[in-house]
Amino acid sequence: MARILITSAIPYINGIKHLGNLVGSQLPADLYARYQRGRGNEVMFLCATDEHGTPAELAAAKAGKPVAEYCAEMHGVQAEIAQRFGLSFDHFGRSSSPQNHHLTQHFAGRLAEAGLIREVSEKQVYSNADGRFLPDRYIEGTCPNCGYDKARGDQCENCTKQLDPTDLIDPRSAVSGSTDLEVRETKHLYLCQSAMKDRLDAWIDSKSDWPVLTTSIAKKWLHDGDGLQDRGITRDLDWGIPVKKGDADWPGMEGKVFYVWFDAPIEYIACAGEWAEANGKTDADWERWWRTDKGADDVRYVQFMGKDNVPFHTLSFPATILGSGEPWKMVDHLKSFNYLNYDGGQFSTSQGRGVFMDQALEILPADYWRWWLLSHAPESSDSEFTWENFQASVNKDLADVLGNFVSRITKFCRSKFGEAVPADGAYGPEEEALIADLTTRIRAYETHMENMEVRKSASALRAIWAAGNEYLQSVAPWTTFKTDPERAAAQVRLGLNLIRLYAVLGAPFIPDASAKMLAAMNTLDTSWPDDVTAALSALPGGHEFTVPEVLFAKITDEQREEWQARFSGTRS
RNA sequence: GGCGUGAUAGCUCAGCUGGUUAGAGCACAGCACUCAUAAUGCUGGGGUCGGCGGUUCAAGUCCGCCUCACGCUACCA
Repeated sequence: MARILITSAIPYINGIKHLGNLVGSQLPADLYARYQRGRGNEVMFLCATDEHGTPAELAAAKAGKPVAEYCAEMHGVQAEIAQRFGLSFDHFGRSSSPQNHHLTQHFAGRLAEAGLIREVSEKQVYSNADGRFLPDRYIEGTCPNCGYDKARGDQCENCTKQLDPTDLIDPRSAVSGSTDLEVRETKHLYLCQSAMKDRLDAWIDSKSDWPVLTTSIAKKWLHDGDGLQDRGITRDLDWGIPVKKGDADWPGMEGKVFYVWFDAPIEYIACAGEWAEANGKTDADWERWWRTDKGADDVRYVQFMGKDNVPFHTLSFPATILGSGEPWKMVDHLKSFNYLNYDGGQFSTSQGRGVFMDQALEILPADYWRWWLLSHAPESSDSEFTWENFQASVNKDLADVLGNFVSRITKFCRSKFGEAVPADGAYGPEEEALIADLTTRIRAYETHMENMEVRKSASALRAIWAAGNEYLQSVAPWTTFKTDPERAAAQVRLGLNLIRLYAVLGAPFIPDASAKMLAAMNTLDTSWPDDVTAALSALPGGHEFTVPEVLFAKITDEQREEWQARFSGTRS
């Protein structure tokens, strides 16, 4: 039995994520986790909320709540929606956890001992009215290049020119609008990534099976211009992990916190500690997933994320781990995704454009979304969500091909043989041919799933469903029944067993429908079909079942038009 | 500006190290079936593979230039 550690990029705490966020990280990670569990492997699937940073502080202030309270609430909201989407995390943690505080400070201490952290004095804009330092992006003013009056301190959105906050004419705080700004000297810690460039380069080179998207982004950061640059890992904020060297204070760093991009990936590890605490486990129980000296040497670790997260996972986080000199488990495979677009534009959290996770569940069950998103996952390039495509795909694949298959075979059996698996007759050449065909298809499905080729997996699964319809169409039990009821009985028995098989194979994609199928077939047998012949005899003659409700109702044109209109604007 | 990714049938996409008449699903047309959510199955039409040039016996696949789209560009996270 293999042991597989899976992490999804951790979503930022603010607000509810849209379908574009979901499809690039949590959903494919869940698909893989469910599949590996289904194969009988030991899986640890971790995700968390990323809670620190300026946006969380500002959102909490806007909501009139202490930031810790705001984050706790939002974590609860995200956890509840994730659960309803069927995201099967072993633990959904928080980057603000005590475990992450401890571990982040520990890593910083190790890196300092290794001489990989240096202090840098720099000038930053401080807003007296807001009582805080402002990140470049939170300073607005007039662009010296084009005169646009809402240029941000890092870049002018109008003319795209790169800016420095001090370039802005009439700068003001984007938080309060105050112009009472001053430049202050402040000291920060930098992680010496440049010193580790060769080690990182060699490490990336050893990953020949990673997606081009992943390695090309990493290589670009390593070699572009002057090569990999050192990166600031502290900020002048209140909300975050206090800067410490392990348990010891860090002289000169009082009142500062670690930058979210330093502590967020460490939460992948800390999350396992949270899992242990929440489940009454010991340190050894989580360390066997993360410490190669404590049992994790046989673990395969896979990360899932959108392309915007790749640099941090291929460079900054590995630099942290390598630099610590400790035997932490490093990622074996990094699966990255492009973006999903929405009706000709981008999904946008800040503009409220597109469909958000809570809204999606208001209009349709999770399986509809899971199926469409996964079968259209933006693997090789950006892909596009349109309501027409969504309606057509879901109706055809889920309602017509799969749902109707379940319906036709169970109803036919009920009317001719009653609600129990018919016992008469034996499987003949047609059934042998189907089993051979299914065996080939199932092995292909497994290969695609192992390789995390999401679209190909979906396509293979669909073909397996279609094979059931092809079989029924060709043996036509409704005709056979008139002349040879025993033969028809065997055909129906096979059809009913196919439902159980489809439930097992399809569970990673559509867990709720799979559960309904198993319940209707009155079985708890979810064993993987390593032997298809055996799998198609799992439900023996005489085994009682029930005809399930319609598994997937079709999306009507009226519904589609209504949703299209409802989600055409921005979220209020 | 720099770097990266992509452009293949009406739509969404496969096409690994170049090799017979370029594939799938959807949509469309015809036929079959009638157990089923008017579902299913079979057959078929449809593409000068973004443009131009080059390498080669042979290019969707390699090289160069161009056009278009998207992304990243290190203090948003």
